[in-house]
Amino acid sequence: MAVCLLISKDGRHKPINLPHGHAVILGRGPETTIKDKACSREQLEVTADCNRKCVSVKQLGANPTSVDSQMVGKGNLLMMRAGQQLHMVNALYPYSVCFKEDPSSCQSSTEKCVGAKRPYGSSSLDGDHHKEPSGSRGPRGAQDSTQCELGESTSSPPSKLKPNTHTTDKVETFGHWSQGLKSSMQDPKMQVYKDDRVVVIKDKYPKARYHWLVLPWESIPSVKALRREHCDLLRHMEQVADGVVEQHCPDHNLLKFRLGYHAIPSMSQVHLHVISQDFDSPCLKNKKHWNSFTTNYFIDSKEIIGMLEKDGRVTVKEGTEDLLKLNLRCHVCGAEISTIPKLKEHLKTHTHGR
DNA sequence: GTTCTAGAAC
DNA sequence: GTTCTAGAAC
Repeated sequence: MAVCLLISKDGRHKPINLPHGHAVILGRGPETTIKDKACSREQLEVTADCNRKCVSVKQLGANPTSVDSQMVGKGNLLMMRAGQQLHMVNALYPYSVCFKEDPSSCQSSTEKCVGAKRPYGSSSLDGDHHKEPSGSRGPRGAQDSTQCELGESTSSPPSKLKPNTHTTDKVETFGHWSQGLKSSMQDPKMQVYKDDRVVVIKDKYPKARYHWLVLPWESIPSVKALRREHCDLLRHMEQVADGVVEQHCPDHNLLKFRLGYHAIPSMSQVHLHVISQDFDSPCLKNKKHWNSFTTNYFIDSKEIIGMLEKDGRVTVKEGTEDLLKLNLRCHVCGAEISTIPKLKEHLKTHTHGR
């Protein structure tokens, strides 16, 4: 199986591996080193087909992405081949793609990714959940049906790119921590349930006794990308969540659960939190953790679906980020509590030793 | 997202 | 002195 690399033609960063059949979201951020506000954090979704030697390019951001001189258009998709030039936004930040059997040969090809203006940094793969999956997709695949038909779901592991030891620059790549869920959801060891539309995994750092994540196979970066047509999928995610609670939580009649989304998630790929309301977990450590589940930063699934039915999109109120800085307040009785350790002691008074 | 740690708060 | 938080680094 060939591998596909996305090469920054102005040498902003080292080539980004595009695993066969995996939708990869790119935009402003450490991965591309692009800081230009005209470029969305989620500007593009690219999916490589290493069999057909093509890459689908979907524009997610508002400002124009182009392939050669052809504009993609927001929500639209264009196919790109080796030799063509992609501009991330506003005819800036040129990229090309390269398919090679031997990944190392890509860097010495005519793509001029050697001798770049800016030296490539080393990638940071600092935890196992940060690594990208090496193989299977979900049953229906991680790309939507409008993209080019992809062949087998088996793909080669991401190629190892030679780290440049002559630089101390830190350029984060596809293994960036924010992509960790995409890798976890593909890992059979993490999967609690899966069907043709969704997968359920345990949260790696649960903030309560029971804490699962329900993720769609379809690539949806965050709640911002949700539209009216996703309502049915979201209702299915709720149903699956209810089933997992019933099946995997022996105390489901005693414990209260909430199903919802973070208004501003840190991790890419939309995920429904299914969390018991005991918040009894050593992984719950700070104010941000607490407030992200107990203030309006946490939006109930029903509310999200309601917004989509009414407005066709999810709007996050201004100042939502500030909710994370609010004083600690018990979600059961409303008491304000000064520190996390005291809050944890207080919570025991509500669980009555259970 | 987590980890680490300086320094604020006690 | 210890505990705890907040922000940088990853």
